[in-house]
Amino acid sequence: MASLTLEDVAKQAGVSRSTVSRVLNDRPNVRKDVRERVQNVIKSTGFRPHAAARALASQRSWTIGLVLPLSVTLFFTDPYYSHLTKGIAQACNQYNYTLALFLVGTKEDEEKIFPRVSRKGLLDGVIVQSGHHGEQQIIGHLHDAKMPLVVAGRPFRSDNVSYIDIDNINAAFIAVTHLIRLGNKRIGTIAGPQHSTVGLDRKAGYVKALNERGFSIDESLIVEGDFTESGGYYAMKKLLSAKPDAVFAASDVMALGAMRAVRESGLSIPDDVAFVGFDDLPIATLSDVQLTTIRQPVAQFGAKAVDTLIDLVENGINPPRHIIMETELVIRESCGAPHGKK
Amino acid sequence: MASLTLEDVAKQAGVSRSTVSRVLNDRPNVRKDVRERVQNVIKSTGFRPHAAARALASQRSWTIGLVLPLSVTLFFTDPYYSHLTKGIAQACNQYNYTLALFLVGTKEDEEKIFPRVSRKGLLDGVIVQSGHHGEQQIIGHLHDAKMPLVVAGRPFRSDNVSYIDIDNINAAFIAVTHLIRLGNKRIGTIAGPQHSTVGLDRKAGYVKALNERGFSIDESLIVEGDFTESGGYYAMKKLLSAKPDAVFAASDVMALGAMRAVRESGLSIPDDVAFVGFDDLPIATLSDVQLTTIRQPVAQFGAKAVDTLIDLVENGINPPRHIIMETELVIRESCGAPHGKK
DNA sequence: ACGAAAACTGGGAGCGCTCTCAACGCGAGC
DNA sequence: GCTCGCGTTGAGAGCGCTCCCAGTTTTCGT
Repeated sequence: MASLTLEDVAKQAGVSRSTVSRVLNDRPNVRKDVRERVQNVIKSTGFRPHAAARALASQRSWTIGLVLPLSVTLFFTDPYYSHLTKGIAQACNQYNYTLALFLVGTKEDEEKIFPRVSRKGLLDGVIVQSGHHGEQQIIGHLHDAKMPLVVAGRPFRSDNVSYIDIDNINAAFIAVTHLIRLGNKRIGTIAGPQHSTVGLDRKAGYVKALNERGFSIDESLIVEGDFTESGGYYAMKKLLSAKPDAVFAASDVMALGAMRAVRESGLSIPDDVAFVGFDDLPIATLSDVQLTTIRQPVAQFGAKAVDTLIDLVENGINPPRHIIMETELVIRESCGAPHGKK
Repeated sequence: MASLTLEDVAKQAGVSRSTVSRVLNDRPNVRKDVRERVQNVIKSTGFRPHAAARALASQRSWTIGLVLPLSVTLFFTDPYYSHLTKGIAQACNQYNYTLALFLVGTKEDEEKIFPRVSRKGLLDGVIVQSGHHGEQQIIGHLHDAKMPLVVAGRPFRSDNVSYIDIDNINAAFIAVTHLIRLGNKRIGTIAGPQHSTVGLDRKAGYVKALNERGFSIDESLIVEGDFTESGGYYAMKKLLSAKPDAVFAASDVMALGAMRAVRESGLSIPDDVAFVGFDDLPIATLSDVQLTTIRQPVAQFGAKAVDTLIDLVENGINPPRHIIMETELVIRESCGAPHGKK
């Protein structure tokens, strides 16, 4: 298979390389009949340009990278990542970009991955999930290399960097305010890790809601989880001794774990303890008591990240784009609001 | 950034392009002191060869593709895929390969993805997850394009194709035999989709175990699920009317759904209905009643797939490799065996 | 019908590597 | 001391595409 080249196609169509290239890339200035003739040859031969050759000549690889943390358990237990990945993958597909996946687990992974993502000729741009340990470092790398970059989730140092996020503070505020309105007096929270902006912001929203309604902040009602199911479970065990009548969990997965702990202790949901989660992943509806939660548009979020990245690739990385997406409170059973079908 | 090239490095080190290339690729026939001199320049300049240029010249992209089905819900709900992906990604990283991810959802996705994976100059090889709808077609494509290919999970037509799998029949056989030994008389199964070899094989193992122990096959005790939690749930609702005293579910996720249905109906696990699942994903231990299940080595499975693929890339695709990995019965609470801590 | 402008087409020069091959020492063997 | 052979090095020719530019054809106004 002396693999077909542009040249061969050109010969068959009786035109030059350049013309075939123009047809291939949908460029103007090709006579209609010539274009069609070339297209026919392309179709009949099944010709597809050599990706590496094109990348070398055009200095565009049509590939974007996705860097995801894999902090031991997170990638497994939190379906959030699957959903995000799916949204990004589908968007890439739509734009005919290839998606390169980089899962960063160990320190050694980092060492191998970091140089690779900034390597010339491999990636046109990169999406980095914020909130993991080496975040700062990789963002710096990428920035130095002038590699177009979109961070999914606001990073710690967000100047000069494009990111896409939801308004975590406000969303959490709404969730907690909802619990207050329902008459709960001792509202606890299972917060996310406080080394991530998500964790910080959602807790800030919780605090803000309580303050605004004149509640004082009781530190014993705040427990930090790690976004895993068992993290939620153990956090709730701790929280239980503070006797909360409602809990705002910073993720659905943690909410599920927490609800398991509550059930085990013999209390009922939502009567004894009301719950609001965060994410609205499909699992939110699978539990015995369906979860009231904040819906964030995970798939669109991914698509928008790709959109933005491609924009950066094509139009330069300045000025940095900051995009905030909308969220929504979805009321189900676990909060005890009249809406619940129970 | 007039991006550094091989030529520049060569000049700085006072040698030729060729010599730098040799050093870069760890090839022999370079004098020790020269090699060191070049390595120093490489290190101090931070030079990294242009990926596309290298791919074009060497006809090797150092990238492999992973094609995953995304049949609506599956990729979300079944953590199996996350684990597999993780195993594959880490193996790629180890070998300094880049992983390109292709998530196939809709028919349109297929149309965009199928030509892309067989495209010259993009991928050195491909791993395809078996069991999805367009499986046959893409395997055919790839085979015609002589693209090195490893199928994860035995495909329907397995001649001429390398694949890696576990012995599903035997594993299911062991699971069901375990339930028989525990004294259960009416053992049902929630089978996987019968259009996939996994679904078929695990059911075959179930049938084989019953036959071997002199049980007759009661069709009302066999219900087909779709590997989702809710699929398991509804399958169990159906199965309940056949009054099984034990159930072998073809996946952990389905087992979880089924157990939810059993609990809802007021029966207890394992006393009224015993359970054995399949996969041994972390979720197996998260339920109130920990799941007895078949452990399959998902991460190693992925690593082995990458291993095999690279072997095919380097040593030719013939003869096709067929690799079967070991599984293990993990006894926990849900089967009611004395081992359970309940 | 004629010239200028616009539209189209082809050739050539890369893009930054790898790889073959010829040339060049240099020590060993006779 | 001379040749042979081996390890080492560099030059050159691509890999298959894009893109610029110059040349050619077509179009259009007058």
